[in-house]
Amino acid sequence: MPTVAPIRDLCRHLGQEVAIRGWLYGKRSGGKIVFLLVRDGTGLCQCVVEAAQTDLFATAVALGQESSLELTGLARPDVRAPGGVELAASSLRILQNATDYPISRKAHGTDFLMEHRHLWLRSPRQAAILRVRHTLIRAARDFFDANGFTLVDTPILSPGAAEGAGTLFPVDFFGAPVYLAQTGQLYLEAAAMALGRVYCFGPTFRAEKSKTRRHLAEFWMIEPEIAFAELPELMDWAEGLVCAMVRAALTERREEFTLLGRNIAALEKIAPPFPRLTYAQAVDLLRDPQLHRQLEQELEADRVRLKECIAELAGLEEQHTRARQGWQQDKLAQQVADLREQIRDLEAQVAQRPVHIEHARNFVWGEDLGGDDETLLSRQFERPVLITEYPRKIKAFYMKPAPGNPDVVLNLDMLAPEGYGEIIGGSQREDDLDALQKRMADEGMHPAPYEWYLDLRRYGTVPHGGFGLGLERTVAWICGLKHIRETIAFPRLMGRIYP
RNA sequence: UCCGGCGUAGCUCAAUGGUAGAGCGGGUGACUGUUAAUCACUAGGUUACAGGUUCGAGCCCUGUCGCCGGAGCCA
Repeated sequence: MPTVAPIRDLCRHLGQEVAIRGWLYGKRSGGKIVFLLVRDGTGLCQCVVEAAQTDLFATAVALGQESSLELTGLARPDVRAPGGVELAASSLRILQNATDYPISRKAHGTDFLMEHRHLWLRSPRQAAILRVRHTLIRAARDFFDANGFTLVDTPILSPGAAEGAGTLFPVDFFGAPVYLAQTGQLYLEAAAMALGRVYCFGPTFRAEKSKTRRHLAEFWMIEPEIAFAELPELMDWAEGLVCAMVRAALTERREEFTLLGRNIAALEKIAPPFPRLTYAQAVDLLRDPQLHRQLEQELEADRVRLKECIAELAGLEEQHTRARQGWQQDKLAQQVADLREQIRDLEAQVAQRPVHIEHARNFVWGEDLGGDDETLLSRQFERPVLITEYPRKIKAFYMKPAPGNPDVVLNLDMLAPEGYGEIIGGSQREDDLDALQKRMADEGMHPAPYEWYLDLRRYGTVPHGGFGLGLERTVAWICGLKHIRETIAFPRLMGRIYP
């Protein structure tokens, strides 16, 4: 019985008889030869069967895409094989001959792929994203582990809202109305008073009716909470965490980035120190005429690019109608579709940009930074940018006002570069009992459900704070994805719960 | 919730208001080293649904449903 080898390790078995177990990814055949492309989750292997192997050949030719099988043969180097190693098959055990697999190795629309998400995961691109995600999670856990953090799991069912209740999913809890948690933060604060440095990592739920490429109804958040930490230290932790995650992905997931077409050079620039701005500085930047001039130039550049794209599209469409061979036609059709999407995006940008510029020009202190403002700001830097000290009025009750300027709070947001938006939000917490009670009263909050939270300020209160990192947005940014739905195996989006 | 776009074969898309088409995938056959193989033949349709305008509607109008991404909100 030959040993079963993962395809990734086949190069260590050259000249040996080995078995591989997997699924038929693709098949090509000549008259007297058939190539089976087998995937097993570790890699892709070309297996060769020749017509002289009568029975084996007949079986191999009849296999459908995604058939499950165990193939035994001689591992040998061959420059013509993808990966440089192929298997000269000697025996084949079919677990199931699958027929009519719905996802072909051709272009598909997003709706169709989302409807078949359970199968879409098998495609190389989706599997690569899941591997990057895995590495990022592991890197984050290693980072906390190496820095003396304790993992504390916080409850998913929560009695009320830390922020607006309109954004929470209601659940019936033995007849009582409770909600799916949108953060573990308040509980983490309690844990931090017990353990010093803690973090939680789990699913979190937002009932916001957001249908955009940046939003999920259910997403995973990594939240550290640190006793005795004040705002500058929190920024260091946020910066350190993100750098550790990027670094791990760069060392372990080169192949995946190549497959995804990710610009690795942009990722290699992610190193400390990240630019740090206060909200007030960000507002000044938004209102800076120099920024507006730069944006106008970018707008011009986009207009030029748009024209180029439209010209290119005309050429491609011409080629498409003239294409003789089927696969060329298909490929060109795909290119045309991609280009059209690019043109749509560009047109939207060109149309929106003057509005953004006007909005930025007229930005008034006290407004929240909108998605467009964030995009403008993050585009100014090649690294993630930290923005701190937002107006108190637009932020949550638990955030501590800045000493000497009670109009702003000691919060931090991190914006990812390349227009990916906010990946981290956090703050130093209000640790003074009286101040917290007053703020809660101002917000019209009932203190009773929060007595336990107030206790943390009654018994040995210390300065502390933390933040939440949105895993999926981070994965999207690091993988260079257009849409957050590809960053999680089974995305929960507004209006979609299947599969 | 609001704004915009889309809905044609299993998939990706064509089709001035005038006979619903192509490529891929499926099926059959040919081909001994393919790289999304290629070539020939072939089956495949209530044009999302319901009304309306018209001699005639996939196309125009109204409504419904579904999907997409943007705003608000947020990670």
